[in-house]
Amino acid sequence: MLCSSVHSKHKLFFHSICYRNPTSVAPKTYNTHHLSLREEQIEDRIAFLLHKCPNMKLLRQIHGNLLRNPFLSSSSPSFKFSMSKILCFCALSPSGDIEYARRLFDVIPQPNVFSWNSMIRGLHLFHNQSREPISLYKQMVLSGFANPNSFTIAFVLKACSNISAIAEGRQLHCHAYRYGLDSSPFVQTGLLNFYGKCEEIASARHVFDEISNKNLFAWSAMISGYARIGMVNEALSLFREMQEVGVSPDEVTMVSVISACAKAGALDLGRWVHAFVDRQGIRADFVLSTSLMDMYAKCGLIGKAKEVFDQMLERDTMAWSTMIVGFATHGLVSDALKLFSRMLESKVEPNHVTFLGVLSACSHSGLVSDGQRFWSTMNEFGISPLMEHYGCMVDLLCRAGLFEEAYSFISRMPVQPNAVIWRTLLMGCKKSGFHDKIEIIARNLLQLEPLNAENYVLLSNIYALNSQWDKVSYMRKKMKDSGIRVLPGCSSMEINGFVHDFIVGDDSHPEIKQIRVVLKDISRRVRLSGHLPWISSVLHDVDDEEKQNALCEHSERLAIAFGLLKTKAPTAIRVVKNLRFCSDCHEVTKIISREYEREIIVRDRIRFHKFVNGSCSCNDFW
DNA sequence: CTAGGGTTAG
Repeated sequence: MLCSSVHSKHKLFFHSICYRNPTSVAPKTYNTHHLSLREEQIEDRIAFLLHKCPNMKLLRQIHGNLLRNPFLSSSSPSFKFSMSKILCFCALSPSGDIEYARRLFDVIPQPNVFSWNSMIRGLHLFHNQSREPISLYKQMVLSGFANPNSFTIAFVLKACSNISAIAEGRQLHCHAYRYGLDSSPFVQTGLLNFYGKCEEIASARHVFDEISNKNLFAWSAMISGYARIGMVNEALSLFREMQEVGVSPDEVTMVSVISACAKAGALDLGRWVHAFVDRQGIRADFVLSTSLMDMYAKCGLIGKAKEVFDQMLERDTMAWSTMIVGFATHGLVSDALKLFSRMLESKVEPNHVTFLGVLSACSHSGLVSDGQRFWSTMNEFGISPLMEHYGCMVDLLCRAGLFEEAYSFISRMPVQPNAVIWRTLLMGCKKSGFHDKIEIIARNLLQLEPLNAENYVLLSNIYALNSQWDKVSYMRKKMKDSGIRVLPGCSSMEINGFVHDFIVGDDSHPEIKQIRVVLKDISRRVRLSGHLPWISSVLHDVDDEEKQNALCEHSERLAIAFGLLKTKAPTAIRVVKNLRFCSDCHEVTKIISREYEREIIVRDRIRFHKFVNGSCSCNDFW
């Protein structure tokens, strides 16, 4: 009884599809040919057809023929086999149809694990930012007919990673134990990757430590988890450990290791890793080459990045974009723009990141009209501007001192500006002196981001510049009352394969005593050179002497002092900072480069600053 | 039917 009603449900379903897609009615030849197939021939025939020429049109025909086949009962194994094959194709093939799969799935009375899995994975493949795979999994568990297996858990975990569904992922972790699947390597990697993507590094490490036979995938996933959140030392020591236990890294592992070096600005390590890749004969594909370029660019060796780029035999959009963005952060606008023209000549489609590179290159160099020209060509490439592109344009105009234009640009934006845009505009105010729009901008900014300390610091600095002391103290009070803490400045520097972190005012570094001696020497020589500290860079409510001390303990100063202590000329001192360069430190660093005859390269949150003999590559335009 | 990787405003 049940079977025949299911069969008729199938038939109804098929007719509704035919009705919706009249072109899909099977041609006569297929009909007659297939209607005569006997049950024992069906499975081979289906497998053959799906292997030979899979497309939805053919699939609908096969499906229809199966339903009309008088020799085939819907309860027969062949019928079920064929249906699951069809479901599999619709749900998983790029030329499939997930909606068709869903309706097919809905009429299967008691889908087996295989069908649930196909459907879950299919939903993820077709809608990779949706919760649908997770809801279907819940349905599966509730239905109680089929227990999830290692495939199921792995597929759902992947869906959770993509949308950072932390609670659901944790629950899956429990389910893995409940169903005894926690020892499956696929489940383990799935969990590792899930926790890594959600930046729950302690949980990831816990899973990792529990794995008794760690394979290449487990090592790679753990390294990538550390690399993602910038825990370079951990990523690199894991990379060493993995080799010690005899697991050979492949190109995927190397990409994570390289991107960890890129994040940390760890040039020596990055170079070593590059040599390792060459030595081991690891294949440099698009992704590996791009990560190498990015690493060199982020470590300050833009020429070396270009070398890797030139050696690539073929380049995709990301490779071109990475190189263009690299030139942009180094302030090499003409190189960036030339490369962009070459990219277009090579018929590689630019994407929104490419344009971010092009626009930010223009803005770093004050090329207003070029920037505007590129901005207007974006839609010719079918790229509609994102908030980031609007941000670039506001920055372009502000840096060039065109504050009014920037303000009117914002008022013409079709979307509401975000906090970054208002803050960029505010920094434009700071540069061009007091402006009657400050109050409006401040209100918009603080409404969008009332808890970001950076905003209060910026505003109070602007008010201080204009000697509006009542407003300065109001900003400080507001911050204090809301309990908002400033994100501490942090600078890092690599010495002998270890990345040292310095946090503003932090004295936990083991060599802090020697560092302070160097800092004192710096202060003395800087003072002798006639530099007066610009004390409004310091927010704290303290007297001038303390303000000067506070400036001297900015994280970049600690790192530079450490560099002077640990390295000798002509080695360049390379520092990576998490915030923007403080103006006073920028001046002081110029003086250090002259007085100590050292090349100092600082990557701040925005771009590179290369200090040589008293001047900086940014030409103070930042 | 399974897993790990690249560019992104200020």
